[in-house]
Amino acid sequence: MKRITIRDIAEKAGVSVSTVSLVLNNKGYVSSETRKKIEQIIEDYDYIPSVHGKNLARRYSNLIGAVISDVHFYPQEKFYTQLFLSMVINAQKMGKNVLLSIEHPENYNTKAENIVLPEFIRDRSVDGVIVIGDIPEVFISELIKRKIPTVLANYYSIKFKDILCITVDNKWGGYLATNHLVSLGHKKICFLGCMMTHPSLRDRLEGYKEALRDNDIEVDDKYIFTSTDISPFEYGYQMGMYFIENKINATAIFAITDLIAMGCIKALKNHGVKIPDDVAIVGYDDINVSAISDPKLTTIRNPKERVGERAIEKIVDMVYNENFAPAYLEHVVLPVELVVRESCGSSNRTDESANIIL
Amino acid sequence: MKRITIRDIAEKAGVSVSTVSLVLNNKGYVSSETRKKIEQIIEDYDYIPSVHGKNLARRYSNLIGAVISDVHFYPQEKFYTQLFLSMVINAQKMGKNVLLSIEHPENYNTKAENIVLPEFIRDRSVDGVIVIGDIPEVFISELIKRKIPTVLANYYSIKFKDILCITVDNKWGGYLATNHLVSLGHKKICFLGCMMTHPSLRDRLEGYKEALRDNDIEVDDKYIFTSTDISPFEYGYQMGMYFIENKINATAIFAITDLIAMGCIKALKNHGVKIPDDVAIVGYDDINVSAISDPKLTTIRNPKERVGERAIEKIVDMVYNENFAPAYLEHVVLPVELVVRESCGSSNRTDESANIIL
DNA sequence: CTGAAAGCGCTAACAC
DNA sequence: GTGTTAGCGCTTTCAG
Repeated sequence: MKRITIRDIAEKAGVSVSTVSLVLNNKGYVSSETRKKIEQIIEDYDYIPSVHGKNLARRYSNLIGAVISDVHFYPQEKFYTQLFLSMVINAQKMGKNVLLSIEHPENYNTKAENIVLPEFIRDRSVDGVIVIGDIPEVFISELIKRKIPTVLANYYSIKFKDILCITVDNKWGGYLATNHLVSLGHKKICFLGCMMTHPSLRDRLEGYKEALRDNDIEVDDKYIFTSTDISPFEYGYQMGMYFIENKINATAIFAITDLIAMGCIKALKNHGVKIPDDVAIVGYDDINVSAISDPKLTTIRNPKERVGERAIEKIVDMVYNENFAPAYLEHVVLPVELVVRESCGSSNRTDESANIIL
Repeated sequence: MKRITIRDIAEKAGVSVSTVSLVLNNKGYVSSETRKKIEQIIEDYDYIPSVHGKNLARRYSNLIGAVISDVHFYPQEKFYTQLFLSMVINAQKMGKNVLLSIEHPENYNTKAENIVLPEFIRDRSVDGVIVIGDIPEVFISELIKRKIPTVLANYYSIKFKDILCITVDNKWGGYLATNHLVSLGHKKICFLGCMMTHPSLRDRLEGYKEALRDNDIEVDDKYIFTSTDISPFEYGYQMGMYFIENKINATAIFAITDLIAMGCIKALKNHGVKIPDDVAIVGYDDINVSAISDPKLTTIRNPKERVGERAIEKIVDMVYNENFAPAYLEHVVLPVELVVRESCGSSNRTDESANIIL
């Protein structure tokens, strides 16, 4: 059984292929009479144009490539996973599809440019690519060199002035978190960081510092902790132990990640420290379990879904809209939000997302 | 700048297009001399054949479609997300890519067959599809009707005898969980179920019953609970309250889901019930937080990554291997595993995955 | 072993 | 408004 083609439809309708093509794509002028007839035949034969023929002729595929480093898929937080899913959902709305490639940057010789781009971008399967999160700069350079339309999601570097970035206002998040603690009367506030490789994390620290300064509190390095590369919960726990053993006399902690916060809380609770009565803790990211942990975590909500959405919108605009102006190569910074729950002992507002009866 | 094509390469090498095609695909016989020359030119010009031309000529695209119902993306457990990611990773290894479509089955008139298949399968963008999880049977029928190569991942119905399914041995899981409790001396064991729509869930109940029978314990309906459709943690909490208020005299609980177990534990703990001393609890799925909850949850590990892997392997075999025999249309049932942690008060073995110091 | 040529199914000038 | 035709870039007989 041979596949039915546009030529068959044209024949049955007694018109030419180009006319059929026109009605298929709602282009040009076709008398409503012949249009009707053609549409009828299309329906009768349940004809759906082959995407392969189309792709070849048009030289694009409606496919967007997403590229992400494998390290972002290890952690227990499903942050990047949800970011990706949000892209899929939004692409679907616009009739696009997204391919995912998981990279192993540790394989790259960062020195040379023997970067191998994912197959689907080398063979031009995709019309554009979204790079998600932290990835070696040589990788980006390669994309730029090959003139692949690219947007960066949740990553930013001043080195890439010619590339569109969608990020989240991490500095503001750090500020909000810290300021919240200050507003509750805290003055000795630990910054519990982790590996500070990702610019987002450094920004959070900046926000912390700025909030302290704005409140005339001295930024004291002895309250600032960063770390080795172990799993976040475990690290939080270890640091909690450290705080106790070394009798760090802080009254509040801003943990750079919810899981770190939760590990820390665990350690403190085990040693009789009451949260939030003895120590107040703010986390960051608003991961799912933060709403069901004990105590429920006050944290900063990171609009990951929105990042995915904007990234798709931008790449689609860039690739498929011929009026796209390079002036739009802006850096989009999305706002974050403070979610007040229980871990700081305040309830300025209830958290509508925590529809859980505890 | 025009794109460089196979024709250009042929010209530069002084051979015909078909010869270049042969070396590109490692087919037929080409003298190693001309092969060398052609390969050189290909390298010199950094030539990568266009996937669109290829697709049109071959009539396949190396794309696999994954279809999943939106309801599987709501829950806090990222079970299906990880299943999907495992597919992507394994597809990548085999040079395939996967497209994802999130369906809204509530839109279907289950009565009629006005099912609209995802765009990418209607226009034959994908060579085969994997249906993930629970989806209306009419949907599957439509795929079969259109002769789309299909495998079902984590879903099974005896109605689809001609379709390849990859599932997990849920009955065995239910059996293992229950049997573990029995082996610790429990005889009054609650089955804490939820909406029992998915066959996997019904199988878990079956396993529970069979384990009781095998141990000469009466299956008593008053210990079996199923429910309305609220979020799992909240539901677990409510049921925990219910157990307390109604003084259900069970000594152990098999919760059909980790989150339900955790909600239940929360309620019991709040009312002074000690876990596992007063009540032992087993969960199901081994979601991430189960290893860091308090107490750490004894549960059944669901090999979701393996399901994704097998599903990809099967669909690839089915679609691209011309020797694929219909006899291989088997139903693949993957084994599950009991993970003993703290919530049942036993430690037959330590859990290597919980590398967290608590 | 290599080349010529006929598609694969669709789009888009351009002509009528 | 509609038809003709020349590609898009590759694969695959079929000759030689």
